[in-house]
Amino acid sequence: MRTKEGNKEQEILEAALRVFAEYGYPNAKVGKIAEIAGVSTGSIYVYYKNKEAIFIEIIERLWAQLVGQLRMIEQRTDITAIEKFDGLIDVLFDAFVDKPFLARAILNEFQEDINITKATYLEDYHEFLSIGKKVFLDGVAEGNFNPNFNVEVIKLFVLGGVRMLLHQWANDPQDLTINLLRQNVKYFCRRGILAQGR
Amino acid sequence: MRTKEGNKEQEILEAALRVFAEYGYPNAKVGKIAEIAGVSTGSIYVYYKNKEAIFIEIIERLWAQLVGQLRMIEQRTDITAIEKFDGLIDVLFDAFVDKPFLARAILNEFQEDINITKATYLEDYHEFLSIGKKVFLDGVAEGNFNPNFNVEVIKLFVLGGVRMLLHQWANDPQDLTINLLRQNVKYFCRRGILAQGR
Amino acid sequence: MRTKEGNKEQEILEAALRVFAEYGYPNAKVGKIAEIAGVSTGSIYVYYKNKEAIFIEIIERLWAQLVGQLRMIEQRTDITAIEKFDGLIDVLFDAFVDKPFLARAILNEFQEDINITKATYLEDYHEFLSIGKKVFLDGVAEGNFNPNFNVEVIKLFVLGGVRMLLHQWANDPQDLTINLLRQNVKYFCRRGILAQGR
Amino acid sequence: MRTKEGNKEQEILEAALRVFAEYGYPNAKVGKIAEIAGVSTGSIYVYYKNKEAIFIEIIERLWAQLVGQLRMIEQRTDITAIEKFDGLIDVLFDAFVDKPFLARAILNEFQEDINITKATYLEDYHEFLSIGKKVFLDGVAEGNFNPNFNVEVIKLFVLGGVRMLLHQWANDPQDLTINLLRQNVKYFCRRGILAQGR
DNA sequence: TATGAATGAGTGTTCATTCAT
DNA sequence: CATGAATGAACACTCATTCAT
Repeated sequence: MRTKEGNKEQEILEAALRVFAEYGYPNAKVGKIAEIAGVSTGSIYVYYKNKEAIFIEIIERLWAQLVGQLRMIEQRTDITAIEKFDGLIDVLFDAFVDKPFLARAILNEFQEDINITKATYLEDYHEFLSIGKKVFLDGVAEGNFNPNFNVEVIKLFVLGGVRMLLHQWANDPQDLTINLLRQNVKYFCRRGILAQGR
Repeated sequence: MRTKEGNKEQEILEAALRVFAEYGYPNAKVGKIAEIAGVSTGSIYVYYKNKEAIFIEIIERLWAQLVGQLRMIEQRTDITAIEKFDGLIDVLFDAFVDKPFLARAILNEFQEDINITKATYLEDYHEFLSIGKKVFLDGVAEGNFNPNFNVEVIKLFVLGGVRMLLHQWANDPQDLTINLLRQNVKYFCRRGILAQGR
Repeated sequence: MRTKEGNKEQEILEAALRVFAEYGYPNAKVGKIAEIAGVSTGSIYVYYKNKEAIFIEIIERLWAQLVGQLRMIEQRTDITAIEKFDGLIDVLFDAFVDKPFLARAILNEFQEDINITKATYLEDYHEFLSIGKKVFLDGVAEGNFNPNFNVEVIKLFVLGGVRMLLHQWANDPQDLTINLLRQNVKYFCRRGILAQGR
Repeated sequence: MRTKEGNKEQEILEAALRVFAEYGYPNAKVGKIAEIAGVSTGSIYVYYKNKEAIFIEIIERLWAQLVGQLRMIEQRTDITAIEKFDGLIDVLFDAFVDKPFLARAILNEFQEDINITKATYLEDYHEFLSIGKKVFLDGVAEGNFNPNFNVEVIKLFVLGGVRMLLHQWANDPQDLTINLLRQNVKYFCRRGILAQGR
């Protein structure tokens, strides 16, 4: 038989990522994904139920990876919550440094085209947010973080801010380096906008 | 401002807003917009070149309105940059308080379906950002804002954070009140995440 | 506006009948129906929900017509059940005399492709059978028909026989004239296969 | 008879029969047949040229069997044509008594999906009809059958009637027993619908 | 202006068949 | 012989847009 070469599934995924990123989910043609993956149209459906399943797989893998990384940071005992928070920011940025395609795809995650009810991919997303929340609360317990914030609000705000920056950067990476973004975000989150002493 | 402000044109716009918000741009049917506007399908094309033009018109009007409001705040001489910054946050939130539809539509603004090259709607969007930047720089000049930030980064970060919160709130407004969001954002931007005195 | 010319619906139906008859339901291409109807593919869907709906419409109309004709015959008081039975046979044959296409289409009525649960078209079909049954029972009451038959069996047998003949004739009408078929069927049903006196 | 009567070939045939019967020819998936036969998809094509060939093989075998049975009856010299005719009816019914699947498959024999020009399976079918015709003509010669019929018509009529009954019974075998059908058909064919003495 | 019937290009998905192993 | 992964042609249906009235 023609043996499953074992990397077609992965190649389809990578091709899909590029196509989703370039055209957006609704305009991403399955045939285009197949072409880029170097595979026939029909083969796509050997590995994935349908277009949506590919998209969901991509998102799931991303969040699973991010959750894994963040969890390692959160469990360390040798650093403060402040440093863990920095780590969280780094995890987000690192995920996209050399994958602007992924950044663009993920930014459209909530597109209405995906039947969100089917998506289990939110699990890891929520887990990520949950760990982030824990880091913050630890910081409050340590006395390092301001206890007056609503954690839900802050975590969404920070996530949204990072997303926006990555989006912009993915579209036009020229003048803003990832590290500049990263540093500014970390510092802003720590000290706010005010001048020291104010 | 458009030359003709007839009833139908406005009703089409409002209907479109609802349909875009409910189904997302790609799944919004022109026929559905016509139905809700109480107009025939063909009439849509009397007033707008195509579906995309309607979308762009909506976005343009939104940003035009926001720019107008922000400009008024920025030109005041009786308040500090800190207060102007708070005003900027308020402008963003106020625009969506009773229009979650609009929030959802605008949040998908960057969907790939829109041929961004055609879109002139970015003008007011960039103008908005530009004024925001000016507020920040004034704050720096006043000595109130930390001069070490890259303004481009901060403005995108804040805008992205606000968007994310509004998105979440639009989808599920139950437990997070707009004012809670607003207060947390303002305070976070001012003081950062750290406890006072740290 | 481009006015609905009022006969497109009918033309689609007639085209569909020909295409169904020629290729069978599963191989009947919607595009082909449109082509023959002198209409665009999309127009098909202006008038009918989908391919199946067209098929069902055809069947429904046929049986509705047959039921109407049979009902008139059945209600007459000036003829015996024997003559009514002859009329039933005639109704069946007449329906197809100049429409061999229809005969072929109807003969595939029970194809598995049609979701029979959705089909209300069976109503008139069953009504037809029901009236046929009544004619038979009247004949029994009159003393003209043999009371020992199971009516259900006979009605299906006769219908199936007529179908088969029409099918054959539709495929190859050359040597068997409709009237020959008709006479033989009537006579066979009346007297059976046996020689008189046996 | 085929040269190779291996296990797999037979199992494929039986599986195909079930799948054709359950889903109808067009919706019968080759993969499903393979699955039920306990064979790989590819193996199907080792034994049969394609899907159609399997179908044709099934039909051919059926008619071959029926012809064999009918021929034996026809050649007997100890019974009259009337009894041979009864035997013909029995042969048809017996073929399906415990194989409603086969009944349903055969009933769709004429589906347009099968390229009839290719089908040699009509040979035995026509042979069957031919023998039936001979039985009838013998009956006429004996003086037992009514000579005024067109044999072609009668044979098709009877065959069609039996088919219809079997079809109905295959779909819903509950209330009509095979033997009831059989008796009614035989009696109807002999005596017709009229009361005795009329 | 206003209409809405008509259009037809465009695409996700299926599945019979092939063929490298 | 047997496999089953790979193929790609085929098709129903959608819907933004047009245009005759």
